[in-house]
Amino acid sequence: MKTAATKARRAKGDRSRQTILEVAVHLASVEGLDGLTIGRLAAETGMSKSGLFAHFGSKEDLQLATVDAARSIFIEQVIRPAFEAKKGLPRLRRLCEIWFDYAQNHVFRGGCFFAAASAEFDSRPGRIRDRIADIMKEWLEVLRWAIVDAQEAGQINLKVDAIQLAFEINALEIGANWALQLFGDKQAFTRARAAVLERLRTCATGRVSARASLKVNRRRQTRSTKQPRR
Amino acid sequence: MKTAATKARRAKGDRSRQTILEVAVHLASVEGLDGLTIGRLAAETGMSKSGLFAHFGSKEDLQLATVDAARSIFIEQVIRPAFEAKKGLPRLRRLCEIWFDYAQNHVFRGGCFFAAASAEFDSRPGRIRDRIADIMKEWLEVLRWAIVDAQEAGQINLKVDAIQLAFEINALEIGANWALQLFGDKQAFTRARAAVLERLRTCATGRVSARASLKVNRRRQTRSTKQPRR
DNA sequence: CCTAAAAACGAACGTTCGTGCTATTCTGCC
DNA sequence: GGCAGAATAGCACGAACGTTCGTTTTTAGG
Repeated sequence: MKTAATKARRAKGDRSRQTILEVAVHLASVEGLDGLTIGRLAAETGMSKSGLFAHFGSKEDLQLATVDAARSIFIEQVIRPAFEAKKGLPRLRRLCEIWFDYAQNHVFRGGCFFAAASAEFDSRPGRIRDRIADIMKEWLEVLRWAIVDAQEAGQINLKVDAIQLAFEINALEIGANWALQLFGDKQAFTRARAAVLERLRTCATGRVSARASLKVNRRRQTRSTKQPRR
Repeated sequence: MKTAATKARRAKGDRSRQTILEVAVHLASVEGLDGLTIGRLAAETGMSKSGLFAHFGSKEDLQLATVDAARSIFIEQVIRPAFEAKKGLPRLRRLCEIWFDYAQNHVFRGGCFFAAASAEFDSRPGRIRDRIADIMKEWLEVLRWAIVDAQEAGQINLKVDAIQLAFEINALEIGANWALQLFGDKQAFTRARAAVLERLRTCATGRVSARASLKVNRRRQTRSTKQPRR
């Protein structure tokens, strides 16, 4: 009946919800998913607490929706552009490059959303923690598949343990994000990029040139709001 | 006058303070430094809120004291035993080994205290964040000096950038802690240990045997309270 | 043993949090 | 253009937070 119409003309509520979540995601990346307070979020969006609250029904559901919204942004900003590259080593390299761009250019104001969220919830069992863990597993799987593809294409040595390599790449990424957030150390990204490149060299079958995919992500900055550098 | 006496016979207040901080450190490693609530801490120690509060004067001071207490434990459990090893490569290796033991055996209930704390406060300027950042810099410096010593002893190639290597080691450690806390993935530690070992092999001048310092830290478990495995 | 100081307590304050109601305003379809 | 239903606002609640204050208990030196 009205399902088609409802889907076509997006109700106002859906638009509000989306607006709220956009703000929520950035707020949460700075203050944490718990520091993300309904009152604060209402003030930031110009809504009333109760009006905003009605969209979600509970704080936990708001947090869950925020995590999912962050996931969508991550997919849009990192996964999708990286998947434009050819399967195998090129895609793996671009996944890394774009991830570093993503973390360094503050796609989320407080650095990598999921690095922050997983640290916050890693000792608190529940739906939120599970969702975050699932998303991180997705990411590790994306890395792993890129590696396996590269192996099948003969670009990476078959002896390499894909899970091991994915773990190491992810650790360097998280380490870089950690150093940037805690110290404001931008060099950490240079170091992490170099470490990943070097690591790929040790297990690649052919040459791995240094600057192969750097020019790629020169589309617009992802956020319009200029960040005045902390 | 009474200074000597006061110093010798430790007043009861100091003992209480220490007891409180011991509990606080473990609570904070699980719930976060903000989740560390005065009421909860009072309940856990069997004190009254106000009685406990008087020891610190403000929540921020309690948090700072907790961070310092965690630092002392870290020094006692990681730095000091590692410094029993010979300067240079042996000490560097033992620093890594013992760190992995420290994180894996839950010296703090919620995994590495400082990994959790730095993620929590990295976007919140203030005294606490500064203190945590200083402590992490201390740790990176300890690693760096161990590397430099190893270079001066001719055990590590002089071309190696000590800061870079320290960064990579730290990233792998944090990555392992992250995977253990979020997924309960114990294998992550095997992977991180292997990665560190392999990384050391690439820059060492001589052989780097696999099991050199594993038998070392077979002193008692550091916490008496058995952790039922999450 | 006595006593001054130190330590711990109990109750309360002012805020802020998440959440539940009820009323009001707005939207989009006939 | 009116009307059902969705969206939002207003208000109040109970709980938990950090903090204060006056009182009571405990401690340790003379």
